[in-house]
Amino acid sequence: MKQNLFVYNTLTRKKEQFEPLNAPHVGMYVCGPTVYSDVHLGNCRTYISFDLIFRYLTHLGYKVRYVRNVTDAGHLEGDTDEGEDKISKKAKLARLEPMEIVQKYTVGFREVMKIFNNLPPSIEPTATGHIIEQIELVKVMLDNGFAYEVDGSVYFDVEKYNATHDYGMLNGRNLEELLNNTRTLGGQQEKHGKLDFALWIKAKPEHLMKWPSPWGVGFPGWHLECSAMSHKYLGDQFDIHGGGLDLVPTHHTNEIAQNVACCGKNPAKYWVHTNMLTVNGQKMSKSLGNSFLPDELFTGNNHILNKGYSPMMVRFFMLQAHYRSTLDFGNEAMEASEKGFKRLMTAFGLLGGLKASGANEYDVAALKQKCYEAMNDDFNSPVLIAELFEASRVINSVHAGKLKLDVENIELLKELMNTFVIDVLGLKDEHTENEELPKVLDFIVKLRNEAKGNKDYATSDRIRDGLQKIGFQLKDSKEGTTWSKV
RNA sequence: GGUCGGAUGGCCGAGUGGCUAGGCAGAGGUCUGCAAAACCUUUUACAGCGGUUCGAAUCCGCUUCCGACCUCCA
Repeated sequence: MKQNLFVYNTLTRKKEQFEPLNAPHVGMYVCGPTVYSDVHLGNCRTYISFDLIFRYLTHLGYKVRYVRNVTDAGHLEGDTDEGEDKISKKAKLARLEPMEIVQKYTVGFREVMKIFNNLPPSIEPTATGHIIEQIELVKVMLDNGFAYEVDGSVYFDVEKYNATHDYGMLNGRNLEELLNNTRTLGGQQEKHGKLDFALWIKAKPEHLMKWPSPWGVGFPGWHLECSAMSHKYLGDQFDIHGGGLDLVPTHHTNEIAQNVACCGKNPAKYWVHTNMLTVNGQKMSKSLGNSFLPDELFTGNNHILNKGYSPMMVRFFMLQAHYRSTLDFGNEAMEASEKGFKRLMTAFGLLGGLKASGANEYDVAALKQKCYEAMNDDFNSPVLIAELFEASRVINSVHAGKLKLDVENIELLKELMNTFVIDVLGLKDEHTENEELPKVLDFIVKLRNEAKGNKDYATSDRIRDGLQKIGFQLKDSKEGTTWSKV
């Protein structure tokens, strides 16, 4: 399906028409999690955003290879050689093998992704599985003269690189600005320039995760794995490179420099960045202590939360904001969103029972077109959702007999809802009743209607109120009584 | 301090020059034995000040406030 898709590119700070390098194939690389602790909700937002993008591109018919790495090699805590590897530190404290830590949080991360109904990426490469590739890249950078070795460590020479390339192309800053604003940190004696960053770091004897290299035993620098793995699986140049907005100034800037230094090419055509999830206006992050874990959200077991929210509801809440806007987390907003989500899914559930009529009073095709226009405008899920609420209104009206749709339009409406609610937004109905439950409820409803028929309202209300308490709501209408889970 | 981004009605959140965003909440109505749900109608906006324009939430300038990055961070 040919669509006029526009994508905001951080490189140009503009929305650009999406034209894959090798259509119908699309290569997308997204910076994944560092698996030294539980993934928090802010991280989840980024992966839900890219899942939306992955799903939409796939829906449009592109053959997407979606690569999302798992950073399991551990990064330094500070910009110093004294910094301790995060994974090693945790391992020592817990007296576990580093890879045990990695395994635990990798498994946890994948579980959370599944709970949020994120599709698995095509490839999830690990940093430790690509040490050789990373070493190879360092060799190339040394050969090309953009890197230098000092006592078993290798650094990238930013000023030399910038003499022939634009180091600040992604964050829009020139080198002078960057040099003037870099704080003086300890442990930089080995570096030739203030902005130089490590490609390979000499390991101290107590360091747990380390590998042999041409420069001695050490471990890869913080930005190298993404260059190595994106290059290995997607080539010199691919279509989309994504990640959180906070990766722009350092991680992605350095990544571009590495790839250019190796292959002479900016690795990605479109750089896509998702904005932060905030709590009371502040970025959610581990270090600020305002982050919370998915499980706390589901159970409501957190001092910020009034109650728990279901995973699909949270996903819906996040998709109600555009991925490039900050999204502030709050109970009131969540509760409002929850009601909206139920409204949407209730309408979705009515689709199967809609009765076609000879006449047709609504142009579903036009609404469908609006849905595509929303998504084509830089994956504007909030506008798409607004259109889906319009679709819900249509469904409810037809259900109530107040609006007529012919067979063709009803089919179109079903297709529209299935496409956008299920396939593109990745939402699903969470009701998990067993097979007998509907039968039991139908039987109770039948008993109640008998009481109602006898004008025994005391009994019929008792049944209705009782079911309400258990969590089932009865709705009377001319066509009969329906029930739904609250 | 430097760079970048933001400020929309009670809450959240779209929208980049004229055309209803949407959800939740509030008000009125239809339906109903009563409810609920649904449907219809409806109130409350574009941080402040100036400028450009026939016309600005939208463009420009200034002010105030907030945030992000500059140090690992999605």
